[in-house]
Amino acid sequence: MNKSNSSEILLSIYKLLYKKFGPQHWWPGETRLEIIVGAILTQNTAWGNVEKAISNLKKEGLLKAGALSRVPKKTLARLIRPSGYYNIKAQRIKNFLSFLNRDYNGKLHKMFATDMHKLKNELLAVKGIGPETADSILLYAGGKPAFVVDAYTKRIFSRHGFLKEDASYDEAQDFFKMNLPLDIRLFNEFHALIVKLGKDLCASKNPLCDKCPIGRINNG
DNA sequence: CACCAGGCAAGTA
DNA sequence: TACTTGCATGGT
Repeated sequence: MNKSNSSEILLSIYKLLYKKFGPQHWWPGETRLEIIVGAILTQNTAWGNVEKAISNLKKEGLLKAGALSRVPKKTLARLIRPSGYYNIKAQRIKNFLSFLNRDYNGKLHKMFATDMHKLKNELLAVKGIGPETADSILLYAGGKPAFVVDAYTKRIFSRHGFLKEDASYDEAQDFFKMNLPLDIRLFNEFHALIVKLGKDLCASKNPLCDKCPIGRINNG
């Protein structure tokens, strides 16, 4: 499939999802730090569980870089318990704050002033931040044009023949980058709509859902 | 009861 | 490089 065809189809899919589901208002968080913490907490975890953890942190006044840097890891782990993997995630949040404090004097606005690709490599060097979490931070906390790929994205777009089943993160991301305009709003909404579609209709054991709106476009 | 959820790192060969 | 395993709660 050539680029212009893929580009037209991708945009058609986006428009259809937007018409069907409407704006998703991502990221569901009020501050950049809350978005970053949420991005770590939601790793392989249902968002509802993350909300409970975030709520606990808010109650304790811990969604500030200074407070979060000082709270004992053990206390942090107890508060984020509902989100699962709480020991490892507490360490990951601590790792991010150590990086922020060490390289940017604890200032998110300084961190996000860095070139996007340079910053992505820096984030990937933080233990516990992988490609999806890094891109989520860049796009949803930083407003940078990073297209986020997640398990739903690979599942849905490989089932419809756009990606190999075993496509790597970068291969999947390249497909979207090559076939979409570099538009932050579009990247934001498209990823959110893919997750919405995945939650509503594309359970992992639902190989080809006859209700999938993408099927109508891709198969005529 | 089994399976899944907006991943990632570390170990093995 | 390509697999495998541990991490863990809460909903369906």
